[in-house]
Amino acid sequence: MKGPKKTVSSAEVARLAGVSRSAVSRTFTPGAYVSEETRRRVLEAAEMLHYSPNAIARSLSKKSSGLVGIIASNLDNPFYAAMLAELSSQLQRHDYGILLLVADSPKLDTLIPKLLSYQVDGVILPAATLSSQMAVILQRSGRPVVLVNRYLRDEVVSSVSGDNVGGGRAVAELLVATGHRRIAFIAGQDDTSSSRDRQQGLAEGLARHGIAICARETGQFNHHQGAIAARQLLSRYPRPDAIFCANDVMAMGALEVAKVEFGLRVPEDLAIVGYDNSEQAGWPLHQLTTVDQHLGAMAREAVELLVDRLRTGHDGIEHRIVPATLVQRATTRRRPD
Amino acid sequence: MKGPKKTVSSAEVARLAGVSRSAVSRTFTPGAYVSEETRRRVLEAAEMLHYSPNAIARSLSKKSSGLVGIIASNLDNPFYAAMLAELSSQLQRHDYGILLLVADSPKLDTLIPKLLSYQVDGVILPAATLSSQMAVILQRSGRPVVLVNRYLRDEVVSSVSGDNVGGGRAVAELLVATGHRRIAFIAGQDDTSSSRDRQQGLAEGLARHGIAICARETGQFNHHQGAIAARQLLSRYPRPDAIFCANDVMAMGALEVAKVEFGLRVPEDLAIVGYDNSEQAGWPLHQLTTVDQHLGAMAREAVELLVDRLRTGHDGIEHRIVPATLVQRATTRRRPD
DNA sequence: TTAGCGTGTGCACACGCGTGCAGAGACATG
DNA sequence: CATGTCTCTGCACGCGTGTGCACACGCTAA
Repeated sequence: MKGPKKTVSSAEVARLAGVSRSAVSRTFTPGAYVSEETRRRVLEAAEMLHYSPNAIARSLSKKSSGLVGIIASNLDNPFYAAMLAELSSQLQRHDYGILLLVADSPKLDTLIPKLLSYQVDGVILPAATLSSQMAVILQRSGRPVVLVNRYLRDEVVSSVSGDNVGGGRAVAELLVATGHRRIAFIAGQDDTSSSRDRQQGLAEGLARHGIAICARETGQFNHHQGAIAARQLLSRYPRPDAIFCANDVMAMGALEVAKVEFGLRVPEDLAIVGYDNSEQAGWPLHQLTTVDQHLGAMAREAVELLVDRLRTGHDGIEHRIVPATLVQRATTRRRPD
Repeated sequence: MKGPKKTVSSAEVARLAGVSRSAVSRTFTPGAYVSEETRRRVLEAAEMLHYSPNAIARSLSKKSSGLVGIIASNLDNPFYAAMLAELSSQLQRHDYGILLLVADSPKLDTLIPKLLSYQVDGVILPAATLSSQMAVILQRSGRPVVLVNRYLRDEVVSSVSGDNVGGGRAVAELLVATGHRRIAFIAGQDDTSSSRDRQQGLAEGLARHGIAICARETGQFNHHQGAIAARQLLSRYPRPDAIFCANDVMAMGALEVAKVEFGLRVPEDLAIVGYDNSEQAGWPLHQLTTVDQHLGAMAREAVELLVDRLRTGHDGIEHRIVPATLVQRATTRRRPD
């Protein structure tokens, strides 16, 4: 019970079982040539010694670690926390291990090489903003990379995203159909494709009815900045009669500001729409109308995309888009039939 | 640009630099004997070939992977999502890599051995409920383990937790001081030490004033079940005039039920207190009175505890307790002076 | 009997790296 | 010059595994 237990190797198992080390190795390698008798003796010896194969050594030998790197960020946003959980679960289902990097620190650029040094077989980046230098390094490593909920202008790396343009368009349709004309937008960060695309979708949808976005602020995808943006928007004259926020967290901030500070009735005086359909959005106190990105599907597609490339070894950039669904709740007026 | 780039090894760098492989190794090993001249040539050659040391091979050779396993769960709870982020950040600061396991799947028991097979140097478990069988396996592996926000009856593994008893007691004092007498409790899961201790603290604090907990329900630490529990409690007669919930998520569920379904004024008709001081608790719409566990401090202590054992190799069970702080907001009455 | 075949098995090398050890120089000291 | 010290370098082995290859063995067919 004291000291770091001496690690038991396949050699010792082999000795105890009276076979060669190869036999042990083959016993633990699915689909290898071992007689039933040998396998039995090996397993017995292994159990006795509490042997379990050393994945590090295996990785070295097979030149494949069975590890996938995930570069997570924005974990304070429930959407990305859930995304991480979902990605992990999917990867575990495919028997991959996960090397995690949390990228809120600005040291990201020194951390990615470290990730690669562990010979991860592939990398998934949900929502990370990737410096072009790191993109080059990842590219050069020759390992498949999948971006989730982001993409890069130069189509150099695969991605899975929600249909942000379509989602924005659906919001536009809903707002127009329920009688709104002065529609404002609260963006996330300007350099993210998701925020840009949602805005574009909104603009397109409105344009179809000859309407333009009446005002726009930036909320950095977080609650506090979202509230500030809403405060700005609601102080204008004429006041917007609807606000579309690039995510739920900001929408809840806007909702609070509208109710608490401006005493507005929602949706009578002001409609508010979010994006993500996070769990909180459905809570009775919010009842936020929002857009469901089908996070589970996105995670599944991302992992599938990656695993496919890992198994077949084929490389090829691919961009998948997961449809989005409008979820009507209590922060928008009822649609007339 | 095609195919998995051939991995470049230290031998090739050595050849290009005209030195031995040892020199290359030493150049990348802090505190090793290399002349300035050799180091320069090696670094130059390395840069030219885009060489970076293979951490897997290093791990095998050094018999230490530089990896720490984190077994996460309940990522849908903002508190644990933040905890994961904080733990990661702390570990990264200490230059450890993170092998992540998300344990919401019931397959946890098959996953832990896999984690160990990657030769993690240590393991951190926030909030995981550990089967006794896995506890044995972890124990046998001889690797340091730290439980966060949980502990085991048999003091066989180190832990860091918040002062749940103290927190519960503080809540009791507040509620009594603000005139409440019929105080109910919504528990998390019965088999978690954190929920039990918070309840115990509450009971102790109330007992000091000759009061007992008037009712109790279980909310599984999640929003939905929390709301159901609140519904039960508020349907009783006489109705409780205060509810203490074992975490914020359940408290928000209770808050909703109280306001929306029962039309109660908070805090006039009913006081509600949560636990965790999650970000959402502070949002204007909730303004939830709660207990701050000082998550950052907990993460720091946990990592420090682990890293200390990793560096010094000394083993020894230790239990640390991080003080909790009551955060008064709008869901409880103002304290009289 | 001999040749041929199919099934298991063990040998030996490879994977990429760290490091103890011995030894080569350079230099100072006696 | 002889000896010692100090700084660096390369050799060679070990870390624990996977696997190509040769080969042993038992059996069948000619």
